[in-house]
Amino acid sequence: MTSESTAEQHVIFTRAAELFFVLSTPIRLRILSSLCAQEKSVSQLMLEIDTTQPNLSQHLSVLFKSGVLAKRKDGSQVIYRVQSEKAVALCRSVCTQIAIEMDEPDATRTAATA
Amino acid sequence: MTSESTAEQHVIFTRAAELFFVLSTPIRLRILSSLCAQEKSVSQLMLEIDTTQPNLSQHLSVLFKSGVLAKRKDGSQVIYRVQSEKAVALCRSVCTQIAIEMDEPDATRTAATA
DNA sequence: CGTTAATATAAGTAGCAACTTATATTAACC
DNA sequence: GGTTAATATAAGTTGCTACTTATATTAACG
Repeated sequence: MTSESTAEQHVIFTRAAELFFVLSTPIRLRILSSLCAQEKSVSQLMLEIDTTQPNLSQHLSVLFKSGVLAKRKDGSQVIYRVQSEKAVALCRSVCTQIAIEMDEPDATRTAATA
Repeated sequence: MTSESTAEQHVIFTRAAELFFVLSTPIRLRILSSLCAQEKSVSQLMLEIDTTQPNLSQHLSVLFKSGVLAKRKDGSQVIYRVQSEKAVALCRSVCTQIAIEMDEPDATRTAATA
């Protein structure tokens, strides 16, 4: 977030936007949150994430292609795990902040006096 | 990013996803970056952001409604400014990280040895 | 007041993203 | 090897998002 305007900046903003986009759906945040605790197979994730198997696979694919998740094969299963701890840290800080704001009784007053 | 699964978590993930969505386009990141330096009117922004006036206004509206930007009227002009320093910090850290990774000659090796 | 400037909103279009249903792939198991 | 389980991909649909063009609103200025 510097204020200079260069060609490199254009690339950086594009890449940053891509990462933000990957994190811009609740279901993908839920997947990421679940995999924070431990790596899991697709069928294990199916027990927690309320959607169809193909839809889950598609979201996992998005997270994998962006580098947020990694995967390995174990027999007929595919085990996904967190690859980008930075993305996790990002989500964690945002979610923590939102939780704090939700606990505040009057958010508007707080914003006005901040 | 805790691993518990509650109704509150659902709300948190939804809100977090909304914020990430707002930041998920390069043009909105450019606007935010420009306003980091100083508050600006729509026409001032038009000089830097390469798009049409209505499109700029629409993006400003998205950023305003999500609480990332604030605005005030000054005569016939509307001056926008950063409202959520947290959102700025978020973008800044992501962009800084991306810039660092772009400077690394071999990102794959770095990822493998990290 | 009529005109111009600054900004917002409306309306229309194209492309994409999320989801569903159906099918393909790959591995385990009998 | 045929069948079942686990996962991925394909294909189709729907809705939303970004953009454009056109128009409305509001303020300055003569």
